Amino acid sequence: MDYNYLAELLYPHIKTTPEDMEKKYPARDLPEGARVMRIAPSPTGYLHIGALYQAMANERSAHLSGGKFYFRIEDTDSKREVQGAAELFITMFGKYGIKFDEGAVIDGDDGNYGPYRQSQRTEIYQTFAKKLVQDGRAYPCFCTDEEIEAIRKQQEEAGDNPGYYGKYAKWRDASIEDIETALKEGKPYVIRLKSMGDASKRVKVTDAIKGELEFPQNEQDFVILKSNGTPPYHFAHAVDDHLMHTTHVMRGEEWVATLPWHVELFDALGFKRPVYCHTATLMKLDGGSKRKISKRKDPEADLAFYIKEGYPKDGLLEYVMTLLNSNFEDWRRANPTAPMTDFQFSFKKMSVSGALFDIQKLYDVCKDVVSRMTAEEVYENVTAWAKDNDPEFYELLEADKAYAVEILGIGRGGKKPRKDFGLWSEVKAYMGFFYDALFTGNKDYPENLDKAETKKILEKYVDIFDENDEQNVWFDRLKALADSEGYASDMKAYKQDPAAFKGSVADIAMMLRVAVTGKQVSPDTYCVMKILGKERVLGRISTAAAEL
RNA sequence: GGCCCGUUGGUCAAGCGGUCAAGACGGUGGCCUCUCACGCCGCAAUCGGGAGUUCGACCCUCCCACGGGUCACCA
Repeated sequence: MDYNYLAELLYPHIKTTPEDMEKKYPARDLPEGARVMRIAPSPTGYLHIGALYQAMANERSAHLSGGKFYFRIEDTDSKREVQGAAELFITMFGKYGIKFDEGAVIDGDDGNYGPYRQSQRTEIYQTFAKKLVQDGRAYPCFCTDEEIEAIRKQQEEAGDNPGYYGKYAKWRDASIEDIETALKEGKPYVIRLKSMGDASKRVKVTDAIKGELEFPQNEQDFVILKSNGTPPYHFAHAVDDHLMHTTHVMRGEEWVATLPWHVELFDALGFKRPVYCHTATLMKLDGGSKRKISKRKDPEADLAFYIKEGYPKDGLLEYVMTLLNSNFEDWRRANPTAPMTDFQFSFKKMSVSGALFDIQKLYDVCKDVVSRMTAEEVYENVTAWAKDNDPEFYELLEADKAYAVEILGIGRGGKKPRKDFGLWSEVKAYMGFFYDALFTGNKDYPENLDKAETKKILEKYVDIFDENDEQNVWFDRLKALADSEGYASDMKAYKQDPAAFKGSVADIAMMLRVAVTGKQVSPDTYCVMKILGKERVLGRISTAAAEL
């Protein structure tokens, strides 16, 4: 068989050669050991939480090694493509601060190894496919779906492995005449790899995460170019990652099954294989059992969910990092203020089995992250969130920034900062009472407080309040009030003999807190009063007393 | 079903032949505190099962069970 003749017959329009491509995409000028990594999602919908997991691992690994991190879009399947998904990915990654050195951008490409959208690389793929045909390592297959189905049935009956291979590969050894005839009849065809593998022999691959992997060699004549001239994942992966000089290919573990395909493909193409890094799948608990986080059923699969719900972006980032490398938590405790980029991310610490995405733990991480922020930072974040999700609150925040920042500054900055909220969506409930427009007037008194007593204490307090008090003076006044009303001003004395008092100064403080904030849980009452100002404090206490 | 991969408390996990089997989240008891929150001190809770190898096994080997992945002109 004259393979050159066949190649020309199939691809007369392809004038470029693999050599041209090598010249066009030369090796990168990077230091020894620098990794070139990437994330290459398929634009089939929204951005999955797993994509962030992958992106962070790739970005950290590449940059820690002094290498490059790029973004490619795997849009070879036009049937599944969702309009605007690629752009959504780009903006979403941007929101999470994932920075690419090169790759697809909103209006095109940025980098020397493009195009970065596979749909624009058809000629490149065909160049290599043509070469494979010339080498006798690929051939056209004109089988219809029905024929493929018939082969499968036959294999089932014979108890053979399913697939298109060996003696079942109808067109593998077809004559040039048969091929020309089929071509003339205009039959659609795909290009298949002519596998030289032997399933009774083994291939070994060392995975950077999973370790030693071993399988039977590939024997499938899998498709490398679909009938529309476009490649399926496998072929695009080989060509792109080679030409873009990817050193480490990280992808989900659903790809390990086809690793033998890739091994044979890289060999046939004469490419050096990248280091493979197969990651575990993120799971969630459903009822009693673990399962993959699914796009259909789980809103938390979508990264946009976290933004909408008000999760701080750094909270998600830090939580995902602990999922990636569980020792990140310990590192963070030891380095509370260091940027995340100082952390020495490593493949070795990556889990081999699927981790459960624990939203409760995420929340805890978020509270920590928020507690480390300055009031100003919290303000900016809350305001940005409210702008899109809570216009009423947004207006109040915008109207008086200094006021909001002062409120958010209560209990912040010390060694033991308050951790009142983890989500931006919780801030309104936390500080809403500072705004008259949001202060409902509902009072959540603890059940142990007597109403008449509370009313009496509140009324008395109105007379002794002085907005110029220092904190200790302010509290001394409460103690004096406690003493005169039969409440213990000294907590130790109270604990020793509670029956000797109507209550303690703690109860009095609580009465004031609830009268002023409506809630049992609030920042320091003195600070609250200070910010609220005399008029509103007395107003609120008077009405509270009147209500009782 | 074939082929792969995995299995340490409810969850995330450290450990890699000799440990009272880290730590974190969650749960729970207490302390501190003007209330919460924070913080601190405790408690409960784990090596899937069975054979080996070994003086000794969570760590090594084999078998089983369970979980997951994959078997497309989708990625």
